[in-house]
Amino acid sequence: MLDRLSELRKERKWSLQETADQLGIAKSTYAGYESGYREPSLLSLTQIAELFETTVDYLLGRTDELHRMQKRVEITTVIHTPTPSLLIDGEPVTADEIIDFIAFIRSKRDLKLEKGPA
Amino acid sequence: MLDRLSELRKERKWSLQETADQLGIAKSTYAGYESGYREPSLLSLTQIAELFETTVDYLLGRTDELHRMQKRVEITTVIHTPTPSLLIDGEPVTADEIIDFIAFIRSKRDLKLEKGPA
DNA sequence: ATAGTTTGTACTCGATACGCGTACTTTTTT
DNA sequence: AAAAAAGTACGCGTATCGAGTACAAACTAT
Repeated sequence: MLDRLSELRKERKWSLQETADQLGIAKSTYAGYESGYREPSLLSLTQIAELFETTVDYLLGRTDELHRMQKRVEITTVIHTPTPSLLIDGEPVTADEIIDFIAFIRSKRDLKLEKGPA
Repeated sequence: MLDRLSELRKERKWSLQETADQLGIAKSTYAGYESGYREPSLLSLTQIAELFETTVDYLLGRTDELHRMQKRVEITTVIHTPTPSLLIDGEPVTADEIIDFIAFIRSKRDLKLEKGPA
């Protein structure tokens, strides 16, 4: 039911202990969630989604959308999503294109600063 | 925790019994969820979201978005969202910047096409 | 190499609370 | 007014949650 937990944790290079500590629960408890041996309470589940900055629906495998687009999201976190979430003319924006974009925006913003605000 | 259940059910003019029947659980069980007396299992929770055609995150009050978010979103739809959803270096990406970005990517893609694939 | 630490896995145990049936009150229908 | 349905409340058996502990495997460091 929560098969994606392990993947999310490993992406962040966290140990079971570290993760459990951040959630304020016992290591064995969190390990139980990852292994499918136990299910968290709805409160815990919510906190887990919070910790991994994703949705409960993603944790439950109900969507492939990693991020909540309603929330503000730093663009770098979108770069390596498994399923591309941004399209231009129907074509997914690639990681490289996003990186280019960031550089592009940064240089533009720098120019603005040089000219001085207002 | 599941305060929206009652509202969703009443919108549909379903009784507790009808709803429970559709979920294959006892009336008292489902009533327990609505009153906050009990929490459903993750499986039940998923089935409830399914029944009401919404997301688990909505049921949990984690989002105000009633419907499932689209898997992929055309970037133009992000331009004029009331709350800017993309950040670079913590600063919201403005509509103008996104427009620039689209032009930027289009020209890059055109170049690639001219050179021909492979 | 080996002792010490950390990580992941497996198990027990007490306490929580899940899910059902049922009984009761309130509301609606005939 | 009687009957049916809807909503609410409670007791009970049992599943399972969560912590604690124990142990093997992997990693660090002396």
